[in-house]
Amino acid sequence: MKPKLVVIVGPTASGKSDLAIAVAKKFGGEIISADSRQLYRGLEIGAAIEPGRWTKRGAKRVYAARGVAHHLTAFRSPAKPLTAAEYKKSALSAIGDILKRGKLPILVGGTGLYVNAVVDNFSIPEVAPDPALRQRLEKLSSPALYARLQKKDPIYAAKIPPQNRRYMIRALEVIQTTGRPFSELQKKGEPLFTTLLLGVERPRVELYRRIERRVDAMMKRGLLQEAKKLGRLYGWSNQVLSSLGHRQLGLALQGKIPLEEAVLMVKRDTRRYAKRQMGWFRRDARIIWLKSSQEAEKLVKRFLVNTE
RNA sequence: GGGGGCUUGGUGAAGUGGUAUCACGGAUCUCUCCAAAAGAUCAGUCGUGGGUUCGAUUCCUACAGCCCCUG
Repeated sequence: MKPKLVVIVGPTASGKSDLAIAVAKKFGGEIISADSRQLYRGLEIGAAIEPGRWTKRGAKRVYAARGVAHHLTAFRSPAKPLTAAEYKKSALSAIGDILKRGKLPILVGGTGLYVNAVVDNFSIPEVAPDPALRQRLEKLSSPALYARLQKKDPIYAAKIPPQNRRYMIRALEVIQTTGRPFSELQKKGEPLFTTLLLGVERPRVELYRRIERRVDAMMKRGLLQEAKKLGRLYGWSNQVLSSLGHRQLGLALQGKIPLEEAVLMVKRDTRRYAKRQMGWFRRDARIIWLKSSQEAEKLVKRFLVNTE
């Protein structure tokens, strides 16, 4: 039987972390982040990283928060953004490590692509982003890009709207490097784990209220200072600084918009993000949506006992 | 009492004699290396009634509501 993996997903500010920590404590688990922003150091406030500290376990350094080990959390410099492929590799190795020690791996996060990359074992084309090529393609008009894509990979071209430059450019990048159609390379591997997928759900209005409150709390904790520091260290064009909170406050810090407006934008954009996340997760029929953490514990217990 | 103006999706605005545009908001959706990203779709009987017209949201008219000026 395949190793077991518990996955907890849900929109931002839904309370995933609390649930994950409760489950981890109860079942001897360790958490792996599937959140594209919590990976980075220096975004503690804005990315709502669980406050914790680094400790040593043998030769390794481990981030522990509320008594639970967290992997892929606050470990990477924003100067070196992780690609999705790298994320998958790191996550798999963290999960392997946890399993080896006889603990329960719990994958937690709101970045759907990352969750699926691990759960569905995506074999992501090994083509690193090529900034020079992207820049060149960026100069072409959308119809020109689309025409080129239609010629080289009609199957993928038919799947995406001709306005989506981002997707077209990535596809062309992969095609150019590998010499094969992009659509052919988007393969799923055999799943590596037996997974229990849990979703944290909240009524829309409640979620929005939580988002507002959380943003206000972040401001009180010094989100502005955090953003300022990040801007100084990495420059505003840094990819990681496109994060919710830092991006908008960055505009204010650069004098482009008033601070109050920036804060409203953070709230607005976070709401929009939460909606997108819900859309992403809703289409996955395997996810069991739960109303309470007791329900989660019951489900995990049953999942762990089940040996077939 | 007299004069003038306004009335377009939830909000704020644009616009045209041939069923309407934008921003914000809302709903739905796509997603295999920028993903807290990128992108798609849906929603208005253009205040109400009448008239002119092949055809009116657009012109005329009455009414209603709101606003401004004036006595």
